[in-house]
Amino acid sequence: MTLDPIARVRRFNRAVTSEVGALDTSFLGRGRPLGSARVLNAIGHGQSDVAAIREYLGLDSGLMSRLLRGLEDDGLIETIPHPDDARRRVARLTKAGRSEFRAYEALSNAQAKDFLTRHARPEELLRAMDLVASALGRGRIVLEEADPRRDDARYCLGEYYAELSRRFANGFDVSLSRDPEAVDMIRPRGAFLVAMSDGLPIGCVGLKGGGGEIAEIKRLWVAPSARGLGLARRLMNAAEDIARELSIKALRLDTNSALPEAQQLYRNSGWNEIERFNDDPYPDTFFEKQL
Amino acid sequence: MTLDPIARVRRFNRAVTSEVGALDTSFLGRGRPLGSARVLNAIGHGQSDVAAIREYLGLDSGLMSRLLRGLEDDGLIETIPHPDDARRRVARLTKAGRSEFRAYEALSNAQAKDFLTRHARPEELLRAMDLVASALGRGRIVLEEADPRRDDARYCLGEYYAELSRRFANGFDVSLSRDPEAVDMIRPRGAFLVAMSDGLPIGCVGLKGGGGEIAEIKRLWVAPSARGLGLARRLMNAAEDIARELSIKALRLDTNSALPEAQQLYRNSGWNEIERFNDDPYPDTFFEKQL
DNA sequence: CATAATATCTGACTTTAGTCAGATAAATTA
DNA sequence: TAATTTATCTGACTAAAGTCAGATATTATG
Repeated sequence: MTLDPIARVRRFNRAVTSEVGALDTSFLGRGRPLGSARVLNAIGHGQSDVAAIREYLGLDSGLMSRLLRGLEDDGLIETIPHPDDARRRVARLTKAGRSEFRAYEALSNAQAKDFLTRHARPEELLRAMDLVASALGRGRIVLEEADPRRDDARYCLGEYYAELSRRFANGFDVSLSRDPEAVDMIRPRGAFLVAMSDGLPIGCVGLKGGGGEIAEIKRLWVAPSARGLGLARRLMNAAEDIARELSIKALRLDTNSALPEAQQLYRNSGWNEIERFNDDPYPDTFFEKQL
Repeated sequence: MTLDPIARVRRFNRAVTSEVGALDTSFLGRGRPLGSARVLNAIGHGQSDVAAIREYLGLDSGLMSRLLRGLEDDGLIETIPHPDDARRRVARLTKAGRSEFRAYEALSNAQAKDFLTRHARPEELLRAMDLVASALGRGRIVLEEADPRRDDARYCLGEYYAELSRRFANGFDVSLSRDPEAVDMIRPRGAFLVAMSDGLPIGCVGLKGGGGEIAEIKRLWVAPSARGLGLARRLMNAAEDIARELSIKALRLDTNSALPEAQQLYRNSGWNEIERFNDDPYPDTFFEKQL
């Protein structure tokens, strides 16, 4: 006898709906209705355009207006016309608003920390939560163009290198490989994309150009928790789109047979195997794609 | 650089709060407000005592009364006085109510199935969800005394045997071990406990008596997803309590050194190692505890 | 048996969330 | 420049959820 998978999903839903109130609706407990707290929170997290907040929270314009007015009356936010378009308004926290926002943040963080420390195997719990969050949030994954030296990007690269050293029989040492110059992965020469899921980086890809008509795909990585969602293909497509924008005519990449799922992806999306085109010690397989 | 664990928990919370609406609040979409739908759902899942539903859903008595009246007016439920206490009321579904409840169930099940089939690795996703659900629902785990031949119990025993065959160097075959008679694990001779978390079995323990003053602890098992929550100890304590109720003076158990965490638990909770007391081929370590 | 406690119900409220039809002002387009 | 579109605001509403003070009937207790 095995347990019904559907019953397991529904048990998860029940567990989550009865506890997440305590986890995330910590909005409550500071004497403010959920609606106002959500708006304050959105502004605190950097959303300033009123229309963007409205879109993000799915609110009616009338309701939004009243919620903003309420927060303004409480002295937590102030709104000013948008500098480029006086129809739009921009909201930002006042001093009092920032301290109130920090109080919400502290509460949320304390609850999150408490939840982790109550568990005997927090690392395993986190991995499971990452997997579930990626599956639930798959529709909200956004690709951001980023400087490869940014924290998010460096995190992805670090995980990528760690994975290569786990999977290559003789390990992997970045310093022996040709680490692309950051400037080659920034426009106008190239680009670097980070996939963000609810604020956390879960994948990346680099487009390394040299100013000519040929560029290279580098550092394609997807977090273990986000595999199986079609993210690698999405990253590759986005990189190709940018390459076309940069008038690049052909792409190349090098890879290793210890990464069969990557090769599978390349072969399934229009890439052809070619001769070795560099003397990097790690790759053993080389691909090209005409744009 | 590693990701902040707290940021990861909070990302999970965001992912869950924005999606679980779609997963569990399928209450909506059938033209009934959430409150009524929750009550209908509770009754459909077997809660009949009005006070119990009120407690479970955390509702005010006035609100509860009105919700019940509303469902009654729609012909979905009927309420009768409790046979033992005419102050209390008992609610149950009418024919129309049952069909409405089934419609909600079908919706929920379809959504759960859809979520699973959209994922490339459903088994891994389910394991992650189990782990998270057990951690979130740890406060709602209840121990139920059950007939060991019941489905839930048989599921736990099957998982227990499977785990033994994975962990013992030479595997495990129930038929070679002395499988306790079910009657020895049912009152008045003994008992069998199943730990239930939001409706799913996640652990068990058997108290095998022979009518005398000595009984044995058998089949202590906790699902991998529920380890680290202190459940094994809780099961053991409950089994000891029942043993005392049955006037048992001492408990014994046999175990194997391939299960070190179990031995650790016994040693930490008042058990002492003793000489072999049976000729079962699998155990190599034996414990006793005076009650 | 009188009194207290308990479970539910009723009526009169409040708060929160949300809808919808204009009003207003600014920006865009023809 | 006139007409249209866009972003926000205001007023007037509704629905849902929840609170609270009794009313009522029943059961438990001294």
